[in-house]
Amino acid sequence: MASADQTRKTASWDSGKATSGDIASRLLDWYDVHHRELPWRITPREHARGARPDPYRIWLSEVMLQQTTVEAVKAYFRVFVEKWPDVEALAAASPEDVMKAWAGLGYYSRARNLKACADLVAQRGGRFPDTETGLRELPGIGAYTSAAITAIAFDRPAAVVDGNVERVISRLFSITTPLSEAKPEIRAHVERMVPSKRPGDFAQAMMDLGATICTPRRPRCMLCPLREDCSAVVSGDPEHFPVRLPKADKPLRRGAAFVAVRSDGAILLRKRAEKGLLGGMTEVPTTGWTARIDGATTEAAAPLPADWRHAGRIAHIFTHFALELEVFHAHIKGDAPAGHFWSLVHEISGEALPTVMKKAIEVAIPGATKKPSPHSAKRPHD
DNA sequence: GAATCGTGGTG
DNA sequence: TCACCAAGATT
Repeated sequence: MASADQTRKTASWDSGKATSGDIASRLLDWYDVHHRELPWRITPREHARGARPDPYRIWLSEVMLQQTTVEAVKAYFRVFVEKWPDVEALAAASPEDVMKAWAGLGYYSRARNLKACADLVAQRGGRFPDTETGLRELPGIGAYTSAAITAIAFDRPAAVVDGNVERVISRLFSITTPLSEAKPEIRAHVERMVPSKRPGDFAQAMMDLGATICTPRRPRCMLCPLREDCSAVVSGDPEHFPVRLPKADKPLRRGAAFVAVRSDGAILLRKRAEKGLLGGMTEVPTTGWTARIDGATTEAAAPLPADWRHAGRIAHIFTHFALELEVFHAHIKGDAPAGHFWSLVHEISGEALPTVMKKAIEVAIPGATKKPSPHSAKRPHD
């Protein structure tokens, strides 16, 4: 590699400013070797041989990946494509089954919008639009996702700007303007860099670089294909970018949750309102969650009379507040109250229970929300 | 434009 | 441990 030719290239970078095309070219060369292999992707080699990604899988993965880590998404993605291999299958599913499959992944409005989007696309013949403006009109698809699908699924030029790209660009140009305010400037840089050839691989390469090299903390600049172009590397402080405004601290809210158990082990559940926090998901009965410390955290606020016993306390962090729930436990006889239903022991793990609700149930009944393992009978300690 | 909306990984 | 924050969209 240390050839005379390589030396000349280096000299040309030093003698003049690298063009956007240089940067894109370097990034694509790096991507050909160092790209991540992900369940929804085809490799650059497959792409070069004429293979094309499935827009359904790209759309599904992009919605799941909104504000969510790749590692968290992988298992959910595999379950979804197994259950619903194409957009028609997802459109044919019930909203309840979709929410159950999404449970635990968070930001549940995404699942409701996912289902609404699948219904629309299926109605229109099962094909996703191949332009940003067309995609942008669909529920759950905003500026980022419409650009990502356009570039990745259809290999059409689009400025794909996510958190990774914001970080990479803000370091490349040492942008000191705080994020949010700097977004138009960042977008302008990306629009200039998008190549007419392989725009989809360019978008994925930017994100792979941000995820594996240009990481939020301790970036691996020594391995970066753009280190010669990077202003923050020169100044020695890449970790200081992007600049963010301080975020408001989270208030603490408190409340109580009630785990009512029938003689056969069934648990009393109810469905939350369609909109708002944990919208459309299933829960155990709870009090309101308030900032005050008052009677709402005691069994006096129980939804039905019973011999409630204090089982413990859980803490859970949401995006904009912290929650402490006192958990009460009782054995109940009779029918489910209006708006409630009993979930049988073998059904509980499959309910649309958010993580905070599983935590509450686990305090009262350890193991109740765990999926039965095929090995559990033989190896009870697993 | 600011608030709202989950969860798990990570350094 | 705990603060940070991730392939954002919606209202």
